[in-house]
Amino acid sequence: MNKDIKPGIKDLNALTGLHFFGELAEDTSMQLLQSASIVNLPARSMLFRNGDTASHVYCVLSGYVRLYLLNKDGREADIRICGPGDTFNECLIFGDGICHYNAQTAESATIARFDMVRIRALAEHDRDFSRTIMKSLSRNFLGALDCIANDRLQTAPQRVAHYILDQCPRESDAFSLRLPYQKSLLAGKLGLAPEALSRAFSSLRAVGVTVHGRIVQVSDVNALKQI
Amino acid sequence: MNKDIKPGIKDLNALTGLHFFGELAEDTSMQLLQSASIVNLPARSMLFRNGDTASHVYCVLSGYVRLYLLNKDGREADIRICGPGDTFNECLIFGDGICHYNAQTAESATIARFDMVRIRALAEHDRDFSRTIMKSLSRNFLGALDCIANDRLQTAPQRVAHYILDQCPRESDAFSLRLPYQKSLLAGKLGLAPEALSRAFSSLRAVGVTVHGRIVQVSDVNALKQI
DNA sequence: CGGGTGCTTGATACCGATCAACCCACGTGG
DNA sequence: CCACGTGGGTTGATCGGTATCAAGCACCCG
Repeated sequence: MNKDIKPGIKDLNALTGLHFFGELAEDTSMQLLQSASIVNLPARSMLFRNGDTASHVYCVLSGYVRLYLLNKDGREADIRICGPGDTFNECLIFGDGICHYNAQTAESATIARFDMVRIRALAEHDRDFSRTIMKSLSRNFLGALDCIANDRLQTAPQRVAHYILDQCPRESDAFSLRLPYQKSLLAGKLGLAPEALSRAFSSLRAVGVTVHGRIVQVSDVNALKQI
Repeated sequence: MNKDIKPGIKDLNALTGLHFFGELAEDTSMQLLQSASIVNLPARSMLFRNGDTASHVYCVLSGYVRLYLLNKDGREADIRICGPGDTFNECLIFGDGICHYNAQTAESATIARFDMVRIRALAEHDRDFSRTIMKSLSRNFLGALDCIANDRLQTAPQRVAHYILDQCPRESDAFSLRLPYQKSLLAGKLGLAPEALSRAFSSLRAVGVTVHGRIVQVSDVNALKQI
């Protein structure tokens, strides 16, 4: 556990396919790779905590990472779930360098870490790389705004419907999907208690959504859109 | 109304004091200025709507701008309130170029608009400027994450207490402040109905918060922190 | 079989949205 | 000077949605 190794061939392929590597010049890619290490983490390991000095930018290669905050009573709220291909902590490259949230693996995960100091230097000097960072920040920012609006405008069944429809292949009116992680994690992502998610699913049965374990079947996409 | 003019001396001072101008080289500043125009807008004017092609990056010089979204029933949710010195739409410089929210002045406002096409070119080529953009994006992103966590973890009185304490001068245990805008706008910013804000204020009377119009007096900062 | 975990279901409580009435400050016009 | 309207804010009553607590269920694995 906590194997901290230089990338192997398999990881290299995963890494260079990331958005984070965008369209970079050969030597930039190499510098980026040299600042990277790959870690395999068991479920529920902490990557860092609120208040820590930010030492790395992270990319998820497999598994999921929960970014969350606590209130003084110790209740947790997930602010983002990062899956394969997602990047986090880019917002600290040019921020105050302090982590403003906690990060924990949801299940066992493989994660690429990029040394913050080197990343900063690279971002300062490489135009392509800083464009990549800006794109990533922009996407994440818009995602966060969307999340706020969803929280404020939508009920639990609507949030779930929205989530399901996001995964819907274009132009189909019936499909099925497999949830990529536990329902309790999905509940957190949607800002719900697990019980509320469960109830939301069962209320969606009325519009043709059936759930068996992680498999969700949708029989009428249009009906779902009306929720 | 809708005076669309090149910046005058007074505006120049306001502009170059902005974060957005960060620490830029002389000629970069000049290029930025040349892409700018200043508009004076009456209250409740739309700057753009969800789905529009993003034509500008904006800086608020005076007044306030509401960024908000609608659900299908027409209910509105504010996702951000921008005041003097705040910038918005930087997230569209390297995004898909489509506005993902509506923008409306809350009261009469003076706003600097920067032509998106020119900004893009500048961001591509100027390191200092792209660093400024990254800082701004990072700050806004962290603000959005904070907003999500607050929505999910805090009750109405807690949110209001949090807002008040944000304005508290360091190391004081009693102070007063003037709300910068209408309470209904503050309610929207905090994700509350106006009635809920009103009730939150009155519930905070118990910990020494008194409100007269826009003036809020806090007699015991520590008590407020316990909420 | 026993025990754990993740999920569902039920009962209840609480919070905040909503609707309606009212208040107050202000401005307008007779 | 007063009648009136208007807009922002407060207050009260009610409703709905979700959290919370508790119990039960399904499945997996030793």
